[in-house]
Formats: sequence, structure tokens, C-alpha cells
Amino acid sequence: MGAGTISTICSVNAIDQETVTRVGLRMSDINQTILAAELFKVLSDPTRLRIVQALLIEELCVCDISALIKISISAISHQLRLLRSMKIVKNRKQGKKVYYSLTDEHIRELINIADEHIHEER
Amino acid sequence: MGAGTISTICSVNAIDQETVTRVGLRMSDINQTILAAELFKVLSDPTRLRIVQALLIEELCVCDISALIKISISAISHQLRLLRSMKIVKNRKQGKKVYYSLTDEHIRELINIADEHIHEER
DNA sequence: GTTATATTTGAGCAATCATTCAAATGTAAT
DNA sequence: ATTACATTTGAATGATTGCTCAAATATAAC
Repeated sequence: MGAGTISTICSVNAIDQETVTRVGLRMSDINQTILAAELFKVLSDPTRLRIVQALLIEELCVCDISALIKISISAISHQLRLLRSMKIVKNRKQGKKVYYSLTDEHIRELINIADEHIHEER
Repeated sequence: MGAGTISTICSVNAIDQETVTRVGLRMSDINQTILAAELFKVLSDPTRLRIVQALLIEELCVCDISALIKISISAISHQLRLLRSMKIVKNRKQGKKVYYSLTDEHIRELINIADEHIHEER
């Protein structure tokens, strides 16, 4: 037998090496892919997406987000922390309350296109 | 004490009910949010996103995708099944091979916008 | 200071998920 | 029918994740 150490990968002959290298050259950098995946991941949870959708309308405090989305304050706060770490939202304190808002409008475009995709029956 | 059964939620007084109802009226349907989250979730895994990026360039067989992305054929096949179930990709058989391609070009827009977002230093 | 309210945080838990492995299916050549 | 190759599938596993609960901050009113 012999052959390489990679056992689960296709036998060498089957791969169209020309195609693989051609496409490989046109693919973006893997690190960029990972960053993009992270961005999509932020929007991949219904709770987080709902928070973002709400903040697209106007700035809100934690308490009101919780009432609006009907999820515990603690859960909201955990998700806001994640959104903050990803630089999707920013916050400002006013008295006892903390108000959150979006840092970026690109998010709006992403959500709009996703909605378009969904509305197209197939 | 007294009050309602919801203990983790903000005490009633703190919620700005007017704000909550105003924003609530402008929010999209929760089911639509869930569908959009599902779409984002498809793109939230680096392996899946890489597959989609490759198929944006041209149609590929499972074997070549595996060689290109350097992930086992089995893992690729599992992800392709998921992508198929979400109607993101379609396939055609030719001999022993199965060729996959994208069903929809909206995906390209989503990925482009995500890339724009990433390239903006902050 | 104490009390009350608003938010954050950490640990713990159940659920989800991406991958691997082994076995099964499909397809073509001998 | 047998062999070889390409892909699919199911079970198992380790890792990640979203939520809850309890406790900790932070801020303001008393």
C-alpha cells in the first residue's frame, strides 16, 4: 500500500489538481474567512439578532430591552457583553441605567439582505 | 413584597412602557427573526463559509472541496447535507462524483458586506 | 451610613454542534 | 459477481453556547 499519512482524504488520483489550485488562488485569505464567520455568528442567535433589530430602531436601556424581548435581564446582559466585545454595540450610563446603541450601520444592510433572501419563496 | 411571578425581570416601575410599546410596534415578526438567524448561522462556521466561498467561484465535486479546504470528506459531506437542507446549495451526479453549486446569489452580497465591515479598521 | 434599583458577573447545566470513525450506499470498471 | 472508488450516513465524543441562579457592583435616594 504505502501512500501518505492522510487516510481520510480522497485518493490522490480523484482530485482534479488543476481545479483545486485554480479555485484556491481565487479564494480569500483564511483569516478573513474566520473573521467573517465570527460576524455572522453574532447574528446567528435569535436573542442577539432581536437585540440588534431593536437597537436599529433606537437606543435602549437594558431593562427595556429585557421587557421588549421577554428574556431575563441576566441573559440580555450576557449577550450585550458579547455584542460589546465584538464592537457591535456601545453603551453610555445615565443615572442607574445603561443605554445601548449600535456602533455600526453595516449590520442594517446584512439584516435587510437576509430578509430579502427569506421572502423569496422557492 | 408581592408583585408578579416574574422575579428575574425588572421591577415594573423601571420599564419605560411607552418606549417598549413604541419600539415593539416597529419590530419585525419574531418568526422572521428566527429564519434570518438560521441563515446567518449557516454562514457562521468557518468550514461552511469556506465551502460557500469556494462554490461562489465555481461548481466543485466533494473530493475537490475536501482537498481545497483541507477537511475530511466525511466532515465536508456532513456540512454539504446541512447546506442542502437550507437550500443554499444543490448537487448533480456525474459518474461516481457529485458536483455541488450554489442555488442563490444573495449569499454573495452577504459575504461582500461582511468583508466590508471587517476591512473597516476601528 | 442604609436601602432600593439597575446592571454585571461567574458557576453550573442542558442543549447544540463540528468532527471523527466505521460502516453503508451508489456507481463504474474488470 | 468482484473490485475499486466517491460519497453518504449514524453513532460517539469533545467543545461550545445560551440560559438560570445567586452573588457582586454601581448608582442614587433616604
